[in-house]
Amino acid sequence: MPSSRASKKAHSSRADGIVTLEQVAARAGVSPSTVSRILNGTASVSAEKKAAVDEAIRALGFRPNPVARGLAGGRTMSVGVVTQRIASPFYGEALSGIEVELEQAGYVPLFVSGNWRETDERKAIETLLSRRVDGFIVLAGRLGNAELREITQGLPLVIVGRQGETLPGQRMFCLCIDNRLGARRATEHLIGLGHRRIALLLGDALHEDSAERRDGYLDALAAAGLAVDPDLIVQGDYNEASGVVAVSHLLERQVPFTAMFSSNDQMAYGAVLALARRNIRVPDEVSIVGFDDLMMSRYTMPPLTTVGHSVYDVGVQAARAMLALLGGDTPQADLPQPELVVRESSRRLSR
Amino acid sequence: MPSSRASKKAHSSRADGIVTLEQVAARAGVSPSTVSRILNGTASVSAEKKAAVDEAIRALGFRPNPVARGLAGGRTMSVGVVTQRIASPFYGEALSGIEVELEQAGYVPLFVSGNWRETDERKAIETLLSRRVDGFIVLAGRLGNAELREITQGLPLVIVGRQGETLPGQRMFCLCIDNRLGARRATEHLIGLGHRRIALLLGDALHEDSAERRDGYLDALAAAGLAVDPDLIVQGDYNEASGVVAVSHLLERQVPFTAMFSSNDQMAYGAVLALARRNIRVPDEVSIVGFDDLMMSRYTMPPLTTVGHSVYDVGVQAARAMLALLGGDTPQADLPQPELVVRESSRRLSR
DNA sequence: TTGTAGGCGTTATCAT
DNA sequence: ATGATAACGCCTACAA
Repeated sequence: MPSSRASKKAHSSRADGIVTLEQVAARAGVSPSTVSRILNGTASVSAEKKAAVDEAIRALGFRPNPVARGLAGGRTMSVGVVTQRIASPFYGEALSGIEVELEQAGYVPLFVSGNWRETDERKAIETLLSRRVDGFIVLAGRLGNAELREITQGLPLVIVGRQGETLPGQRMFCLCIDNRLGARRATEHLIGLGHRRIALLLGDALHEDSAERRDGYLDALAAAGLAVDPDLIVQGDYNEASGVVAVSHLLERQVPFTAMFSSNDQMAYGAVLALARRNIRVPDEVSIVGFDDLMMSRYTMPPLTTVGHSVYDVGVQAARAMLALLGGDTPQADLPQPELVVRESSRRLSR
Repeated sequence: MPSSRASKKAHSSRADGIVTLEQVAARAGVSPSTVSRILNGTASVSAEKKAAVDEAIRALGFRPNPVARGLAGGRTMSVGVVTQRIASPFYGEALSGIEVELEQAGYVPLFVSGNWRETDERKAIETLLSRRVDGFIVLAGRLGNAELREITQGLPLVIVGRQGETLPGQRMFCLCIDNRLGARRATEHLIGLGHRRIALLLGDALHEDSAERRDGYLDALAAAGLAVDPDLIVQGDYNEASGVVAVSHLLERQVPFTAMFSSNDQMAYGAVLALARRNIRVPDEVSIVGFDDLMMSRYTMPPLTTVGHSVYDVGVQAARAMLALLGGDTPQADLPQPELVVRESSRRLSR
C-alpha cells in the first residue's frame, strides 16, 4: 500500500515531519540554490540572506536529506568500512572509534564484514560502492593494497594495519601501528626479567603484522645476544583456540621454556588455558606477554601483561584520515608508540 | 572539483562502471517502468519481456542503485540498528547475526550507538530517520517501548531484550530471551551441587533483564526451600569492573558464601578477579556461574560455567523478524531456551 | 500488459 | 551574488 503521491508541487508543509530545503528557501525568501550554497559553502552569499536562511533552518528544524544529496551531488555522507568480523574483540574497538569520529563530521559508517576472505571483501566493497559511499576504510583483510586501490574506484581510501606506500595524490592513506617495536618491547620485558628460553606464538601467517611482530621478537633476542631456537616458535592464527593448540603442541614436544610472547592477547588467553590443563601456572612457572591490550586483558586470570596501542584510537585516527582525504587534505598519521602494560602474567624468573 | 555533468540524456554507456536501469531497458527493448516492475514484482509482465530484461541485467551487470531507490520509492534497503556500544562483547555477536541475515535479503544494516543514554538514542534514531532507513532494530537501551514506537514514525520496529506487548498491526515486534528461566537454571545448578549460600550479582538496575534474572534466582531458591538472604545480593552494572567492586564489598562485609550467580559473564570475570585478589580460588572455594556464554567464557581461567543463549542467533532472529515486517508479514519468534553450559567454574560443595 | 510523464530532495550548470 | 533549470536513477499514478 504505497502512500499517495505528494501534491503537485507547491506544498508548504507535509504530513510527515519532513522539512525540505525548498521549504527553507520559501520561508527565507530566497531560492533553493542559495540555501544549498549556504549549506555546502559552495559560494559566497550575502550575510543578510545567510542569516535569514539560518533562521529558517532552525525554525523549521530542517535537516538535509543525505539520500537526495547522494543522488544529486554524489556525496552520501557515508563511508564504507570493511571490517573482517564485526564482533571481533580487537577490531570492534576500532569500529567504535571510527563511528564516534565520523559522526562529529556528519558522516555515518557503513560496516560490512569481509570474513578474512577475498571474495567476501570484494563483495563487501561492491555493496558499498552501490550504496555510493564517499570513501573506504579497510581494516586489515586479504586484498592487496594495489587491488584495493583499484576496485575502490579512486575513492578516498584508508587502510588500517597494512604497511602503506601511501602514494601522494592517490587519495589513499595507510595507517599502522609499530608492530615490530611493540613486539620488541614485549620480548625485552621478558628478557629483562631473566628469561632466556622465550617461546613465540605466531599470528596468522597471512597477516603482515604477524611477520612484523616476529621480527620484533627476533630484534630483542639479537640485541640481548640470545640465540634463536626455532623449536620455540609455534604457529597460531590469532584466535584463542589456536593458542590452545599451539601451546599444547609445544608442551608435547617437551621443549623447555619459561616465558612466551604471544602475537596477540586472544592467543595468549588460549595459551594460559593450555598451560593450566597441564598444571603449569602463569606466571609462577611460565610468564606470558600478549599484544593489543584488549579490554578483556584486565580481567583475565591472571591479568595479562601486554603491549597496548589503543585500538580505539586507531579507529579515531583512521576516521580522521578519511575526513582529511574527503576534505582534499593530506592526512597526518599520529599514532602513539605501542607501550608495554605490565600486569600479572609475567614475573622474574626464579632460579 | 566536481565531475562534469553527464551528457544531456541518451547516454548508452558511461565512463564510470555505473549501469542504469535505463540502459537495461534500452538493451532489452522495453520501457524503464517494465524493468522496474520486474525488479520489484510490482506487476505482472510477459514472460518474454521478463526473459529479455533478465538477460540484459545479467549481461550489463546491472545493480539497482539503493540511493535512487530511496529517493524515489522510499525504500533504501537499509535498516537502522540502534546498539548501545558497537564494541560490546555481548551485542557485538548479535550485530554479526543481524548483518548476515539482512544481507541475504539485500538489506544493509546501519549501526549507530546509543551509549545507554536516552539523548544519544534519540539522536541515533533521528540520524537513522534522516538516512531514510526502512525499519529499526533496537538492541536494549533506555527508551521505553512506547516512546520508541512513537519516534520511529511507524516504521517497522524490532526491539530486542525488552518484554514486548507486540501489538499486532503495529508493525512492531519484541524479541527477548527467557532470562528468568536461564537464571533459574543457573541457580538450580549450584543448588544441585550442594551450595546453600549462593550470592547474586545483579546487573544494571535500569535493564529489565536484570530484574528477570534476579527473579529466576529467587525462583530457584524458593523451589528448593532456601531462604533469601538480602546480604548475599549485590549490585553491579553488567560491566567487568562492577563485578570486581561488588564482590570486594561482599567480601569486606564478611558475608559467607560458597557460590555466586552473576547476572552476566562480564561481571563474572570481574568476580573471579576480585576473589583471586583475596586468594580465594574458583571453583575450589567459591563456585561461579555466569549468563550469556560469551565467546570469551571458554577461555577464562577457569573456563566459565554459564547460561548460553546464542547471542548471534538472537541477532539472526531479530533480522528475520524485521524482514517479515518489511514484507508485511507477522514475525514468528523462535528463540531456543537458554541452556546451561557447564564448564569449570562450578563444582560440588566440599564439606 | 506496457509506456509516458512527473516527482523524490538536492546539487550543479548556466545565465543574469 | 543569485536564480532558473536540468539532471541524479528510480518508482508509480495514469493513460493506452
